[in-house]
Amino acid sequence: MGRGRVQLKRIENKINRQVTFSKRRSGLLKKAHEISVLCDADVGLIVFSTKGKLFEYATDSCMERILERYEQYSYAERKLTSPNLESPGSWSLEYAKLKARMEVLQRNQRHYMGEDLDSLRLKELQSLEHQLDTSLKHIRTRKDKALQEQNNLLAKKLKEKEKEPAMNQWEQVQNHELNSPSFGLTQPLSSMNMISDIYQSVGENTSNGGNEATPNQQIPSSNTVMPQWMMPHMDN
Amino acid sequence: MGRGRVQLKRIENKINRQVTFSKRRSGLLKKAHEISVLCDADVGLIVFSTKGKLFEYATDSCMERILERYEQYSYAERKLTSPNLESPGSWSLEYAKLKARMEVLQRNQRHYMGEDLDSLRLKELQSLEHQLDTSLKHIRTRKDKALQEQNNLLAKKLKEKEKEPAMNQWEQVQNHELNSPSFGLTQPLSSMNMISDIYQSVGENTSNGGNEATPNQQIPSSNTVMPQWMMPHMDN
DNA sequence: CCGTCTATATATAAGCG
DNA sequence: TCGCTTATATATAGACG
Repeated sequence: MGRGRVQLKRIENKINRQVTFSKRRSGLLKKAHEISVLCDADVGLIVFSTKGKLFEYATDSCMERILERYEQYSYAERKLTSPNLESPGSWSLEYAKLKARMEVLQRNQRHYMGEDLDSLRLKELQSLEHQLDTSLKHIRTRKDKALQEQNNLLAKKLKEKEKEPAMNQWEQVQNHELNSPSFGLTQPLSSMNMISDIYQSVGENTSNGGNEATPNQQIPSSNTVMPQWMMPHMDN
Repeated sequence: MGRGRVQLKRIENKINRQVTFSKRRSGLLKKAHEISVLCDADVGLIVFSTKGKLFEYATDSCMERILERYEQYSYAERKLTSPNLESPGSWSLEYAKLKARMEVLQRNQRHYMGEDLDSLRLKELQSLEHQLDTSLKHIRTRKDKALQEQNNLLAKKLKEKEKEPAMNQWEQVQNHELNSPSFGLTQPLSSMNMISDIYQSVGENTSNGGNEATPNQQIPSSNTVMPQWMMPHMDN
């Protein structure tokens, strides 16, 4: 953008690189802010210059919120760094980090339990609602499946029992042991009424455009060319 | 950029907002990638759509590394939180305990997100379902309350604005000015918020200001209209 | 939702003080 | 480094399939 075209490769001239960095950085921050406002998106942007200086932008000036939210997605799966390092100083740092993440998780958990909601903003409440709604669907589906299996199993047992009513209990057990997974755990028929619950969740919003399969978009690294998925089109 | 100028305010039309989001998002990711390559910078970009979907870009596809680095900046500031235990051996013990609790929490979190359900038994599923159902009720109640409050606030603001239509743009902004709760790292990002957006309209479209109210305010850095956060940085 | 096209608005590479 | 100007390269709003 400017007098000359530019190759997507590291700018060798140190001066130019610094100048370009400065200009593009502000452009990037500006655009981050714009999309945040225009599209009501939550944005977090972190930039380290070559020299290691930090620049950042975050919607509502609160990077913490963004990062917490981000970690929810990767369910804070970030590697629990093994502290097998000997450097004594690193222990307190590692401990502090872990503790901080712990607190984040605890807070999240309270939120998932519908507690401590006053600390959340509207957007976060909506997001939480949506998340739980989705979770609940998964859970009900899973429960449905579990119940169905058990249902079938019990029906089968009942059927066989009717065939040979003369058998005593011990014999029956022995006969069925091959088929029953984990004998002691089978639930009585009473739990079957739960099935109806599954069908109660009818009018819930499922607003996803069928594209929800990917939880996040992974960017492949590339030192020269723009990944194609990122390029709308490269004609003109 | 395009057929018409655009005001820096939330796009009300849902369709347009979504389309713009999609376009700008790829633009933003592209630029993040470009500055990363051209200027040899480390970039981490996180974007949540209104609906809560996550998009991200990270130099070398490793957000983790970026966040790690970011946190070093943060935690360097508040390392004081750690327990003041002196015995060297106790550190590893404390760390292990914390880690164990952490893992429990992580597993719970996954369950709350409707993941990893295979490890749950029927009773646990039912319990989880019940818990989430209850949570959802609380959350929806809280959300409704928040919405109501916001409505009231906006109505009040609108009313006040109608009372004093004489003020010019800057005076209004300055009147609303508060100290931004600068997040306290290298860059004291002043915040920018919805309210200021109302006044940023260049004087064309006077569409309704269906906007949210956030306490912090944009700080005019000079006689330019450029927000402070994007002003050139004076560094070494 | 995704891709295309076109007119315009913006971003920015270079050059200069 | 810093600002400012200018010529161009890009990004993208709006419309359509």
